[in-house]
Amino acid sequence: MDAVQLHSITVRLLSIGRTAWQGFGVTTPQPRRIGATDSKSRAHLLDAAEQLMLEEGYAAVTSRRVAAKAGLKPQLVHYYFRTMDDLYVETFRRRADENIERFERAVAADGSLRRLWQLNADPRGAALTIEFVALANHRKAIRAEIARYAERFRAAQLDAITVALETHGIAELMPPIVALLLMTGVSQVMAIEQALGVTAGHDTTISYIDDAISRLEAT
Amino acid sequence: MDAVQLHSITVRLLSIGRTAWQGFGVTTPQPRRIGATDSKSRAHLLDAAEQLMLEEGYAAVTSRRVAAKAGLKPQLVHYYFRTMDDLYVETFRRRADENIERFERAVAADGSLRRLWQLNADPRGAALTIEFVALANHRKAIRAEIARYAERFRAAQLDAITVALETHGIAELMPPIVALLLMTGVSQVMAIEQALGVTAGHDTTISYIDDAISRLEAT
DNA sequence: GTCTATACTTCGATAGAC
DNA sequence: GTCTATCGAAGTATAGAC
Repeated sequence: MDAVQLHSITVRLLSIGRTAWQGFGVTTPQPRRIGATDSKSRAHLLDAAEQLMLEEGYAAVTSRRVAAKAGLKPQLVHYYFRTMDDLYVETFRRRADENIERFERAVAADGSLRRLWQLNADPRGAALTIEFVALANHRKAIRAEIARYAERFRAAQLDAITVALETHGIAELMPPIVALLLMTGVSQVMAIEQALGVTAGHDTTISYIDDAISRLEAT
Repeated sequence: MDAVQLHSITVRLLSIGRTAWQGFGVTTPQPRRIGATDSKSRAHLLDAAEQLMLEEGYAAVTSRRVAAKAGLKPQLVHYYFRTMDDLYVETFRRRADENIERFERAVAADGSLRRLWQLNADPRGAALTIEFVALANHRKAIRAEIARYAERFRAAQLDAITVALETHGIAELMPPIVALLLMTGVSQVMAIEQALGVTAGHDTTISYIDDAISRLEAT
């Protein structure tokens, strides 16, 4: 049994019907008209969705609330996005693309190990990540999108850390992928705990890693 | 502005009213009767809630769906749990208590570093954790409960890893809390990625950590 | 102590007016 | 190309019958 959010059951049934119908060779491709991608209202809806997701979690990202935050009518959400899943995916994709570009620009300017750690340790966006991962747990359209992004980002990070470790001649002491997973993991766990208000040991850990990087960079 | 899920607004307003009313010295404590804690139906509802949370995420844990899964009427959810938040908290607490007990039993039987890593690396329950953390992002009753649990569990883990590291005389090489956060982090990140279907580098990382533990234990 | 009848709110989505 | 009127289903929660 597929994991399906209640609200979407109707939609999915209708989608199945539509697919079958299209299968009969009818040319009309769109069962419903969708607004232009460069519309200003559309952009406002995406902004509102992201803000709402961040402030109140994915369950608060409903057509009505998104529209209210954007100062628009609820029906407009369905004009610009066929389903709520489409809205979620677009919201994620926009931010994801920007993240990867920012990361690559930052690394191009300074690819040091310390800089990579700083970029990784930034807890901004951790809440957003959690919401999307939770959403991905039961919406396969989101999961596919996040997986694609995770792989792209991971590849970019791996390239950067490989160069950084080879610079200090320690790439064979610890494989770059291991260093990356350790770094990512510890950042993530601290970000989550910080959101919960549990921060015991965080300072000690950050100091330890800073010192370790200093020693490596002195090599 | 507090982060409040839409569905709860009515409840919260009513709660405020009730508090004020009780403030006038009326003795009747319960505004509504609540079912017995040892009821069989109540246990079934908790089971259904946990299963639903795991399979389809917290947004699927609604009174109607929980009841349907338990083979009961939706109104019974509100008979045994005053609000949905109460149901979430109880669902979490039951599992959390069990987790801590299991951890302490396991460590009592074998407190080796390898065993601690194994216990930590177990990805079972990672999905459940993510859902609850996401839920905690915007429901303060849940956040408080999870934070309390996180601190308890962290303390138990810290005790165990401190003993393990001191056994090998390496507690001053790397502070136990640092080792713990690194271990927890890398496990968590791999669990999340596994759920997404992104597993590049996981085997390498696991081998690396296994080898490192072997070297330490040979000391 | 256990459960049902019912109220009221919000949901996603479509059809069709401008 | 843009937006509104409206539908049917699902959401939380209470009051009161057994």
